Amino acid sequence: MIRFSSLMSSFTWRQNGTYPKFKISHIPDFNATELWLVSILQRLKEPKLIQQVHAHIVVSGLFRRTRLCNRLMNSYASCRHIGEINKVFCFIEHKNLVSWTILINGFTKNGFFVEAIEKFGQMVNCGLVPNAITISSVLPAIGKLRLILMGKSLHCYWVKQEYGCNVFVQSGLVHMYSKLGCPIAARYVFDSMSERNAVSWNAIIFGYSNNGMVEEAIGLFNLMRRSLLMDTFTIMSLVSAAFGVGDLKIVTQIHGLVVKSGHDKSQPVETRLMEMYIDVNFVDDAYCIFFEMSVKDVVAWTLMLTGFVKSANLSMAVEHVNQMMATEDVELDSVALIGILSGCSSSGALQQGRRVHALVIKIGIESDTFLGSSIIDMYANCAKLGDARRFFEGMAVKDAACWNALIAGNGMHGYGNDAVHLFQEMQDLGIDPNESTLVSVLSACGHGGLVEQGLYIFDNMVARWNLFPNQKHYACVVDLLGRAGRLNDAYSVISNMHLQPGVDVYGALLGACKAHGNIELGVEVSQRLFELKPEDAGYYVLLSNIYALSGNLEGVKSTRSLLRSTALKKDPGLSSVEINGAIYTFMASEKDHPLYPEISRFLKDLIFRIQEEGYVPDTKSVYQDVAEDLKKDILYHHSEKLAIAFGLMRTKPGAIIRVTKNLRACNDCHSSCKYISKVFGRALVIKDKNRFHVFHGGNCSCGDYW
DNA sequence: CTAGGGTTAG
Repeated sequence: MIRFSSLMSSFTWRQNGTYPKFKISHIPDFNATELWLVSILQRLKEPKLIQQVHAHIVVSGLFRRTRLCNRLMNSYASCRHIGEINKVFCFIEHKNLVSWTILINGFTKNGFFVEAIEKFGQMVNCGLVPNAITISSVLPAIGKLRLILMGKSLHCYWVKQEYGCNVFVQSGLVHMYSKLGCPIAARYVFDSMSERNAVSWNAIIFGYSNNGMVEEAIGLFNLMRRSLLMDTFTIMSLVSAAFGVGDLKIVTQIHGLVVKSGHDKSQPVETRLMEMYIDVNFVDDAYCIFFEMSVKDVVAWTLMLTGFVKSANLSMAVEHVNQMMATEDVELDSVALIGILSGCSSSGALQQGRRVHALVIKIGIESDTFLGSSIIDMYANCAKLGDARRFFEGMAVKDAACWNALIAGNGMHGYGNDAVHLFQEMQDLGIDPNESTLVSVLSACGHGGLVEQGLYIFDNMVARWNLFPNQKHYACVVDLLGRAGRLNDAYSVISNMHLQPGVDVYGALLGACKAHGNIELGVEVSQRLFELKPEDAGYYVLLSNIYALSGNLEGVKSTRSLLRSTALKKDPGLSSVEINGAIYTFMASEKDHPLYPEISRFLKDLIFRIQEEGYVPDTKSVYQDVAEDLKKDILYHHSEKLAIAFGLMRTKPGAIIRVTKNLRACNDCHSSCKYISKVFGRALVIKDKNRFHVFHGGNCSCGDYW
């Protein structure tokens, strides 16, 4: 990244810029040829033909003609040959404002934002005064790179120059401020415009949508459609307004407006609508749109996949991936592959993940660090830490994300020391840890029981790494202290937070209250959680468990009635197991599952066998208010037990059973796994929401502490 | 020579 402050100071604006003088060649033929070539270039689209003309210009010495070269750059720009544009530009002896502008515009159009801004600075230093066109060309780069100071300074410059109103520049400014998170400034510019077109309106609507101001966005949209014709860009801006609000009413209202506008069949709009539904977890609605799309490109496929992954619909995700790979005109790019890997990672689909890894090698893009970090993450989440490590070591270039993935992987397996060691190693190699690195390493300390190490790192975040702790960091350190039984210390960390403590933080403390049977604090903390996230049933369940463990039946009863009286959403517990490359997902007591009768019979036998070894069902962890027998039945049909039973049924003796669960493992499942590993002589690798549990010969790697 | 849109790890 460039240093913006130094770039800023290198700008010296010239009030009366002077243009370099042109040397005009006096050979008459040149003029005729030049005119001829200019007219030819205007019509050329084919890169090969442009290159021929380019060669001709170089050979004939016409490259001294600025106008011709400008035209040549423009032709290259239209077929996106950015390298060639740059080459021509360097060749031009007398670069004028137009040459610079075409170059800068070529950079922004092709995503080279840093280069665009650098060239803009160089141009100004050469004494050229940017005009409206130059400024319009550089504004998008400033917005994309979020250079707020530079954006303001350019705005100032524009006003000082007294160029007056220019719809291009002002729309560009509105859009830039919208991207920079300054909707008020965007509105200020918008209001000062004497002429506005659809682009200006779209920019201000985008400004409100992009900054969470839904009502304003819809209001302006309604104002706009009275006076102007809207286009797909307007619709795109409008749909963005639904993001992050999580309000179904707004979502449906906006979808309605889109359909009414008649733009609902444009592919980008369809894609964005899908994204909107996925955002509020209405994956079925997203699938309806996807299904109806006449042309499904790789973006739509990838987005649909992330929807399945996000909603933990993992067998659908795997099925979707298979279809995606089998569809010929969908070319898997790195983004799609990352989506697939993330699906494999969260479902523990190792065989599928290996296929993707092989595909990455075949396509020849394994040097992509973004992709690489996903591969590391996939292996680590499929309990193949060694493979993760091996891949990591083979990478030529590793960025912070690659290190983070490996550190997090070690943490999940409980290898706190290794995680801290990697953390040190990355710094020795000069790679700066970022916020996520600290989350991974603190969480690793928690799972590895490295309390003092973790506290030391946490205390030095600002001084050593210039990182300010966010909610996640606090949650990690509360978890760390909570696990160690230091509930008071955890509480005082929360009291001294410089942020408003959120659900992650209180959730971590509540978990600790459960582990250490602290009812009093548990009640207080859950009260906060009910206020912060009243619709989440998980906290009611946890509180009820705390009461149950300490034998407080009154408390259990009152929590239960709270649970029933509120309209609550409980994330269903889902466990998946991979067998021969297929993912099987189970939900607790899912009686209409086609395999249920078979598995249920097997489970009955399994429970009998582990009871002989000493297993006692822990009915206290059942929060439903039912008879004891039914409680046992509920326990025996927890999703992880179904998945484990199915794994035992379908794999050869001695094979490791790997199960992935989306929530935390319950006490009863944890203890029964220990017995299963002993009785069946099998290693069980269970990944729950936070970490791996490796069961072997009656013991668990987490030391019964999670 | 000019401005605006969709997917991605931790």
